[in-house]
Amino acid sequence: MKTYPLKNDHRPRFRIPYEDVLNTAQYEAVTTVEGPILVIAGAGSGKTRTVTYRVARLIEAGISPEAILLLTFTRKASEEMLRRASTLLDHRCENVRGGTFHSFAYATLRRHAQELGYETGFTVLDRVDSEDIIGFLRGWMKLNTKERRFPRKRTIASIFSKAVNKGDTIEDIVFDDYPSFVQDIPDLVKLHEAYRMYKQKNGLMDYDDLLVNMQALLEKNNVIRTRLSGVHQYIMVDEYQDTNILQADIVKLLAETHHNLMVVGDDSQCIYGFRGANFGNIMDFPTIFPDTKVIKLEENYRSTQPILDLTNIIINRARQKYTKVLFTRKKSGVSPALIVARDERTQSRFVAQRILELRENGVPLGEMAVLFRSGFHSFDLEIELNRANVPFIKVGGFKFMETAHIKDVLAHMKILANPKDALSWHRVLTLLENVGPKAAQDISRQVITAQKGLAAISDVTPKPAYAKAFEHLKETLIALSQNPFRSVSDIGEKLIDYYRPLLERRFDNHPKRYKDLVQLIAIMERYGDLDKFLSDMALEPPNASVDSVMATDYEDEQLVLSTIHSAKGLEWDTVFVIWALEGRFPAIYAARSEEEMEEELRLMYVAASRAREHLYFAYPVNIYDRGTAMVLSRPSRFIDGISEDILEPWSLGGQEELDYLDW
DNA sequence: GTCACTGATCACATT
DNA sequence: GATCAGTGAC
Repeated sequence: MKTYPLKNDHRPRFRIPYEDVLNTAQYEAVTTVEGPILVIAGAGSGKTRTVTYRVARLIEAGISPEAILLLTFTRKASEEMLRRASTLLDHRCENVRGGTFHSFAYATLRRHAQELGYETGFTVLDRVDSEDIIGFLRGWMKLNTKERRFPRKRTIASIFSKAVNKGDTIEDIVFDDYPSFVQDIPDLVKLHEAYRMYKQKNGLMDYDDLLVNMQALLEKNNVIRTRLSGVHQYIMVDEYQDTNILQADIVKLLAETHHNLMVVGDDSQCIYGFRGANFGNIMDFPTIFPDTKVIKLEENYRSTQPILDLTNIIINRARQKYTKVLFTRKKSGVSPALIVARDERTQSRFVAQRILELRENGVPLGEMAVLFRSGFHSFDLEIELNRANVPFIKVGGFKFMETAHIKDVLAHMKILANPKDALSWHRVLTLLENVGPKAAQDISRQVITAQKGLAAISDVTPKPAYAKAFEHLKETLIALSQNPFRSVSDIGEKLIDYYRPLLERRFDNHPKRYKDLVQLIAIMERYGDLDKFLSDMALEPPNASVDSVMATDYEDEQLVLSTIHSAKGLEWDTVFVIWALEGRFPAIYAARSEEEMEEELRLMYVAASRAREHLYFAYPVNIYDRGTAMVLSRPSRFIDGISEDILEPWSLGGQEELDYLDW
């Protein structure tokens, strides 16, 4: 018998049946391995699915997981995608490099701090930290002692950040967005320079610096750029419509040597313009990479036809026309509803009652969400839900990590990690009775210039007025620094014991705040390393608000309350959009420019398109707006005047009788 | 000079 | 809730 030599089949064999589980466009995106790809992915079109399958596909095709870089908007998003990819294929997917631009920049810059003039590494400032520094500098420069009010530190921080993220000058930003401070431009420019110097001198970077320095490093240093580009051979970027110029540039530089870059986004869901996001990035992508393959995902798998009919109307109210038309095969469904409530209480009562009814009808609590424009819009509803015993988690709005009592505890930990941290010293010292800004600065300067770490605290001779309190602080810190084997949570517990009396003196509502500290310990328990804990808390803090940080741990069914910004990329069976009131949503500020108003519209589109089956818009009437001295009673312009067979008006019966029961 | 306290004023969204 | 200017006490 003759043996015929069959050649080895070098084509990879794929375990996952991509053809069967993906539509044509998705398949195209998933199986294109090389070259630049732009995926325009409409709401609910299976974007996450596409990215997930592509990760699996690349690895199945033999690409090393370490060569893949997945940049997403939140850490949760990349974790989720990689987890799903692992389920599809195998654990190799866990080795893919995933995270936010900021965390990627942080990790990279840590290794190259010297090239940037940061001699011994750096610490990341969160928003509150950078505001505090700006506050000090403003005081030292005597800018707040004029007759006219100088902008608040918070406003100043916004101006600085916008300038960086939009690539504009301070002057441009003030003229466009803060016209009332035009006279202060020279001082703001000086302050900005002082802020820059201060960060440089003290080894600090704020969020914006991470991007700026990353971009600068890649652009200026050919060796590093080429090496990083070589390491990250396959790059994927999610939510590309919400990247700013710096981020787009970072991606471009990283992909320089290979152009294996897939960006995914939806121009009609760009909602971070205030942060410099520019959906022009999507439009320009094919120009920057001329051989780009453009793929559009237009089949919506999420929403029913009645919901899609409405979201299409909303997005078509934009002046800017967008690039795609969505369709769905889920033809049947109930119409979205529009509910007018006579006041905020009634709106809350409606939502709570309807949620309980839907749960009775079999919709799990975890499949329902209430969305709103601004964090505080849910306060009244939270009270109502507590009363009705509906468990919920709130996402967005005020951050757990940014509350004063949490920052106080973290400041003590930061001192242990880095005794040169002047900002934390200041915070820790001014907590002591009879220690104010002046004494705090004298002490922290003495400790830091001594150059002998925490030990220098023993050389300080405190004034009698605060000697006792200071001794206590000293003993606590030294005791903790002498045992390097303590766990993060152990350190945390000891510090909270120390801090508790100070907390009680500082805050009237200390019992509530103390509970937060107990929750903080639970978070610490997930960490073995103090530095890692601290950098995570700055870079990727839990997104849930104060009361619900821990709630995520037990996975019981919970209603989700969320700002629309934080609801990006998510979906639920049932969505309530509350405060759909002209003057609140769109917010009054948006009337300033057409661009901002367009962004508000896209935000409404994002909110509405989160829903699969049930969608409700509610708004209260007769709301007095202090800023404008107007009474708000109209529905949001984005959903006003839509025919009743698309958006069905509901009127609430029995409002009068019920009303007095609660008051 | 320094610190603690008070009451008016302001507050959109986030890494 | 946090900020900030103004006030009085030491």
